[in-house]
Amino acid sequence: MNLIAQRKDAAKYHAILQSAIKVMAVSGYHGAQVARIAREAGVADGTVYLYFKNKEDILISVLRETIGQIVMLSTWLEGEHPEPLMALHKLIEGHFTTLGQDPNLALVLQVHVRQSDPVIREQVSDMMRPYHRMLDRILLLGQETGVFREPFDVRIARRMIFGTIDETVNAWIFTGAKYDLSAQTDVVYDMLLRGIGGDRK
Amino acid sequence: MNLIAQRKDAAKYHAILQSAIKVMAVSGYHGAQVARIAREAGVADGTVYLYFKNKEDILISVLRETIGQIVMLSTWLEGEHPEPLMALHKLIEGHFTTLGQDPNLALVLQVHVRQSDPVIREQVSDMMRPYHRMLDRILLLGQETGVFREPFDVRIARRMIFGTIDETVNAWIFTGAKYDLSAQTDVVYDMLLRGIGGDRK
Amino acid sequence: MNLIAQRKDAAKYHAILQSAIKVMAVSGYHGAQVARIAREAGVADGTVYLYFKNKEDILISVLRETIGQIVMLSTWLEGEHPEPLMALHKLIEGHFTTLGQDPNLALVLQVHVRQSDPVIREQVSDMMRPYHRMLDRILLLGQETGVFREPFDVRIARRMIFGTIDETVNAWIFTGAKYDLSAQTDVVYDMLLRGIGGDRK
Amino acid sequence: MNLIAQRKDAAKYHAILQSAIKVMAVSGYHGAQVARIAREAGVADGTVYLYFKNKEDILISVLRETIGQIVMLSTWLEGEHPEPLMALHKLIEGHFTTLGQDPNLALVLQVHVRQSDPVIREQVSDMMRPYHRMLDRILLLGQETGVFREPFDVRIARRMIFGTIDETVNAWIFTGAKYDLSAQTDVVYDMLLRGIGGDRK
DNA sequence: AATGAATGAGGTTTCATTCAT
DNA sequence: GATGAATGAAACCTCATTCAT
Repeated sequence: MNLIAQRKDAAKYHAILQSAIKVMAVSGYHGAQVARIAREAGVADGTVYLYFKNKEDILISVLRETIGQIVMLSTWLEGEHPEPLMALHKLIEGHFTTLGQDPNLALVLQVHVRQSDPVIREQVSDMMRPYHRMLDRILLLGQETGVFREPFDVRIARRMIFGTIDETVNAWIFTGAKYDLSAQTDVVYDMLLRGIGGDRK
Repeated sequence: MNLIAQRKDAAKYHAILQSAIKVMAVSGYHGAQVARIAREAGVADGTVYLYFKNKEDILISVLRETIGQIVMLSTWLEGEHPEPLMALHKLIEGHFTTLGQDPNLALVLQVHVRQSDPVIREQVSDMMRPYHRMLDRILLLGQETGVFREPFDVRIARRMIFGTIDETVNAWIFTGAKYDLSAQTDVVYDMLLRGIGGDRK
Repeated sequence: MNLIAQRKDAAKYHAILQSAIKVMAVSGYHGAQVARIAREAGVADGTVYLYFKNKEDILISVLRETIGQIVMLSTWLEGEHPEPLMALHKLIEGHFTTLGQDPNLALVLQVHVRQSDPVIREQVSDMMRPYHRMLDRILLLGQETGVFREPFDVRIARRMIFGTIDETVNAWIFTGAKYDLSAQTDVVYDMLLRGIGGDRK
Repeated sequence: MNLIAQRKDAAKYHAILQSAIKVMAVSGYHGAQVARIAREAGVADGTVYLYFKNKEDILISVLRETIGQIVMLSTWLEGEHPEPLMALHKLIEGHFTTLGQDPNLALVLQVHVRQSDPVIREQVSDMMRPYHRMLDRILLLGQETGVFREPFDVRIARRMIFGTIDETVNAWIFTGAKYDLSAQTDVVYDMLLRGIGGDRK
């Protein structure tokens, strides 16, 4: 296997992946026929199986690449801006930036990240772990350094942050992805920090 | 078809619905074979089709009944406690109480509410509308009466509230539904009101 | 079983039979659901099975009654007019008159008399036998008495007569049964007698 | 899909078609299971659907090919022998020759050409149109040139000819297809020309 | 490596028939 | 006798996957 062959492989691999994202976004995982993914990618049905073990492997790969990108970008941003408030801001921004680039990709992720299939769920869980750990790290550091308010349950906070980001992405997708998702970063960040309650004395 | 017949029907109707919830919770919508739903409900395969148009109709019915229950309970609680803070508290409580009763039901709702099948998505969207309208009503009233802080974007707040509730239910399900979900009401409510940020001067 | 009960039975029996003719005319034998026949007849599904052994028995009964009527009428007319030319004329007239009364009935007979199911085919064959024998009788007598031309193969002639009658009924049905079928008797009779060829020297 | 692929397809296409004719001849359209057609053709069930849209499409294709063959052969023979008497003779011969080659094929055609399913009926009607037009053409020309007798109703004549041919084929099939069908051409032709009536003065 | 024709297991749905009421 | 809810066998068709070329 030489460099040229490898480059060709990589191109085809990504072509199939992109095609899968497109088809799955329209039809969902179960509705996405391998034949259609292949056609869309411009390869033969059998070729798909040279790059992926089976259909599930395609979905896993899509999720892995997407989640990996979010995690990587957010991690890098956090590294660049270790201060908790800034880190949280960057985490949200990283999430929105990654998914905001491709509504189809976002749709596939949002829909299938909550797989009922235990096998996939386990894998998704593994992929998300660094993200959740990062969130916990930020929250704990923020509490220790006092930029966050008096002790709260980190798990509840984590769920609020993740749930809010998630729902924001959903709203963006299901209203047609017409605006710039990453532009939502500031208002979401602000809302998470301050909540909806009246000013405290 | 008279009332007695309908009441007799109702028993079997709910038996099939319950069975469907159980089977779908384990295997997902696509993995749930009608034959298994029928067997679990103690009826013949064909009987399912006396009560439901087709498999999709079973799912829609589950969602309709569940979402309907959440909406009804929350609406009733809001009516009993019109004051925005209390209403929000009750809305969360209603949501958690309904889904907290049956982890299987919650799983089906949480997983399949995101089904990308446009037909189902559209229907779910319609069912959720009263809920979202209620949330908006509460938020607007709270802003007007000053119990919520200076003007914020109601849509962002709504997404935060809905996303946080959603994610809290998810966490409950995916950690095995071992604790009382409705007991989370207070901490979630508190977190939504105050956010995670430090006290403002 | 008293007279009233018997009269009621007979009424229901014929109601079901009529309903079956209607439904089968529209949907064909296989497309005719027993439930629809029952509904159309104003009885419960199960009631059909009090009067008929099974679905096939309904079809057989329809065919038997119809063919029986044709055979009986034609036989009676032949008895009244034993002269071969007149007898043939009456046979055609009897056929057209019976089927001309009910296009649905005619449709069921024309379409299903050729059932590929060997069991039904056999039964229809038995029912038609008196008809074919009558035709042969008329043809032979006509040859003996010299009203028909010099000896021809009676089987060929029988097929021509029967095929022509059959096709005439078909044409009537499939063009919408808009005209009086029995009015075709004369032209068909004439055509069968004279053929299409030019006058012989 | 190139010519070679198409030619390769053609072999399997015809194998399935032949198998369908065989199975349908025995069991009728509704009784012919796709699985049995596939097994008889030596292919997998799914393969059938690579060549035909669905089961109905198989029947339509059988009818189309058969009727097409009759029409083509008869048309060609008519072209070779334009004189009306000869053309009629050739038309009958073409019909008998085509169906006389395969009793199963003949059975399927005779039984299913009368399908009550309006979709199929419509299609068959379309396929038969050239045949009926040819018959009309022959009859009109024969009347004009005086080889047929003084003006008669062409439609009645057409029905007699078609009905007689039809019934002759039926008789051949249902008596076991034991003799050479095309050998019937002369007697049928003669009977149609002369009718059964005694010599006219 | 790439192809795509072929496979065949498996699931939804229909509907003739039964039987407890 | 009449009902009609329930039954469950049976069949069409789909589509992920394979493998000879």
